Amino acid sequence: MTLDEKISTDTLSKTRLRLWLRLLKLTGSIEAELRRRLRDQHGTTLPRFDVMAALARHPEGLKMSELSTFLRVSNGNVTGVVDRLTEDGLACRVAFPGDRRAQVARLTEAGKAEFAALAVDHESWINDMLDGFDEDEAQHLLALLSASTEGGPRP
Amino acid sequence: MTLDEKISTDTLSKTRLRLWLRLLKLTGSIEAELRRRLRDQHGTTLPRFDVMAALARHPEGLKMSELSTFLRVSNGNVTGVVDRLTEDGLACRVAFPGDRRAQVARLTEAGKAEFAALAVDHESWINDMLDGFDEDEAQHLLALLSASTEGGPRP
DNA sequence: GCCTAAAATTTCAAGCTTGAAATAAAATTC
DNA sequence: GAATTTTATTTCAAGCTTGAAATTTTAGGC
Repeated sequence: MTLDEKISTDTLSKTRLRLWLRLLKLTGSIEAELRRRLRDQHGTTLPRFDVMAALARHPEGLKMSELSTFLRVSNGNVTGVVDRLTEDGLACRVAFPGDRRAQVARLTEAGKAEFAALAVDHESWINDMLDGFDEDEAQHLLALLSASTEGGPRP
Repeated sequence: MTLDEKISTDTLSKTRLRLWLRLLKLTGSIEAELRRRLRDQHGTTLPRFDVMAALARHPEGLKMSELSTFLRVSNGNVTGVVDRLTEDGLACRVAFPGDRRAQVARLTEAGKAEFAALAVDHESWINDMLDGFDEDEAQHLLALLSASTEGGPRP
């Protein structure tokens, strides 16, 4: 590697690090605000919202391990969050035909109604918090973020 | 609001939501991979790394509430993470002159050495995980992300 | 100087999160 | 068919995180 190559690589490395820190700052602050509003206005939490959102997209329900894969969290975490949603009457577990190990988590009618209200607010809040981006900028960012990082980082 | 305005607003709202979900996916997957590598290769955690990084930038140390403000986490959280860093000999608490309530957290020599190694790997990993962005794209993203969202969302 | 309000940190309860162990059930191999 | 391996979920220990209460200390008002 020539000296110019090294300097160039080091510069790019620093730029990517700054980009990463900027991304973290943006998503961190939005996430913190989402958590605050979910707690204050709906008495719920972001992980519960995430689980409900996943189940809302699958009206027939999801197996616990499907849910953990979909949300990219551990099986144990999903067990705990679904436990609490079930205790609150917003979700239920039903048996999976043909496999007594497996269970399907599903939103109840109450859960669907609650999520419908949450989803409206959630979209409105995100729209509000990203109002610095107009349609062109948002589409541009989406294109930049999707083309180069399909599938996220490699382990 | 005319119908065209409404349609336009709804479209922009959906685009911002899609942008948000894309940002979350990207930062979530990078963060998860960082956590995994920090644990496997350094036996540490991301919150500890964050605290060490903050203290590394302030060689004289930071007061506990300064640290919680800097990292945008609660005072209780900072207490716990600094406790564990102190137990591991990587940080220490020293009295703050003139105010017996306050304490200053500071990296020890061992902590500084450990952080030096962590920082090198951290930058290398980020560089690796964002290698889909060349210098132009990274600079462009930085510009887009910084101009429109200075200071993050408003509460 | 005494009293009250504010500040700095820790403690606490509750929720979240991981990764591994435990348990029960299904699949595979022989 | 029995034994072994794999799978699905829960349980567990450890760490993280919040926001409020508790405690100690400082600052300000009278």
